[in-house]
Amino acid sequence: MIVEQLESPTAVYCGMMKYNGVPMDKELMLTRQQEADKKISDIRTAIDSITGGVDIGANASTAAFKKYLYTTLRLPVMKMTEKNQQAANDAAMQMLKEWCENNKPEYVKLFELVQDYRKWGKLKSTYIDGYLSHINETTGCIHPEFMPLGTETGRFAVRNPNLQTCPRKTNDPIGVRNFIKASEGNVLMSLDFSQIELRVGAFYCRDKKMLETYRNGGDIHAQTTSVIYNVPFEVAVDKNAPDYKEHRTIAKNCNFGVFYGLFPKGLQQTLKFKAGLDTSLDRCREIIANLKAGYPGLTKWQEQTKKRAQITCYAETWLGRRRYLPGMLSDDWGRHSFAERCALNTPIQGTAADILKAACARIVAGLPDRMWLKPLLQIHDELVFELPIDKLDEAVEFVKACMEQQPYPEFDVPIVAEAAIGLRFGNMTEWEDFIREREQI
DNA sequence: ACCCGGGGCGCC
DNA sequence: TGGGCGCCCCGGGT
Repeated sequence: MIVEQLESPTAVYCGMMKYNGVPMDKELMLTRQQEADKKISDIRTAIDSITGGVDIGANASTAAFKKYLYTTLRLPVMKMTEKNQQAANDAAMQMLKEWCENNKPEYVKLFELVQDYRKWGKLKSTYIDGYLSHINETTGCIHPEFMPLGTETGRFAVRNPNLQTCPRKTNDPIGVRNFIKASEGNVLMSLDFSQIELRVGAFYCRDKKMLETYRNGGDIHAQTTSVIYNVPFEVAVDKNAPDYKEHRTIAKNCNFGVFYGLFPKGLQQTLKFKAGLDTSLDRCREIIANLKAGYPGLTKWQEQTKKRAQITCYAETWLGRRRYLPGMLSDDWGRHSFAERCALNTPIQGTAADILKAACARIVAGLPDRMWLKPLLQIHDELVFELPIDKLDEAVEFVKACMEQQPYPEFDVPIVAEAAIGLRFGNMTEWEDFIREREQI
């Protein structure tokens, strides 16, 4: 198969999603809107009582607020933005908070409030007000625009609104995903590729340990734990082992970053601000070194891939989707390094996207016989549908088969798609649990 | 009434 | 100094 053969059926699939629309619970949204308004105004009052009423705008990103921090309060600038301005993002707030704990404890509360203020502001402006403004009055649905060739790598892009960035439970006190509610008599069904990018990575780099792990239906995060901490696999999967949780968190973060040229400093930052783990730079260096040594195939593939891109000046997915990388010719270290990371990332992210497009093509082919199955969303490694409750078993079987089919003859890593069912997108149950519950009734 | 870049942040 | 997006706000411009 060549990549061009995927595009036409995928475009059809996009049209279906836009036409069907995502059913929204407008009443719930209006309730949450009021709650958010109150929350935001409370936080703002608390902030004003500390700052004396500095203009912080809708998300504490005004010039006046920065001036207040760095000029009025004379706080140290701990972080710069990409364009070399004084940063005031969440990481900066956290560092300022820690600094104030030792130096100006009366301002610690301010940074906690600002972090909260931003979260609620984002929820309201993007996910409540934003989504509300996109509800079609006739259908009661949101009809986002899906662009099958909207990215450099072959992934979809989505806009008006971008429903691919719907907040997850862990980062959402109000349940935005619950705004999406199946219409009367229907359910939502979501099928999710399990670790598709890592599997594609294993396919590319041919690393023995990685391939073996997936072929045995194994736990790649445990395998990585075993590799970076140099402990037997049995210890890595032992939930009672010391530091099990911390080791697994670090292993996960390594797995997500490692194929794309993760640097020790990047790993350190990710662990600090995303996982709340303080890890020294040396420790991160050591972890990455262990990872490279433990997955020798991975390291070799990275070197070969960079070398090839240096000659061809493009990166390519397995089915031949190409991304040109003029940065490979640049003398500028930053530009060249960026092009190298693209050369590592594109085959993996792009091939994973191609695999999902191949699944979309098979689904499109089967839809005329299943007019009750309505595609609603694509979220990179996940497909969401709406369907009548009594068609559930048939639907899971059909879509799962479409997704798990071998994408092209050379692909020799198992592909797993996991199903989840629910009346609301924020409250989905894994298919196995759903069956168990149903049998008990 | 727009446009635009920068910063910031949501998701995979 | 992992990659891929789009949306919101701000501040400056036409």
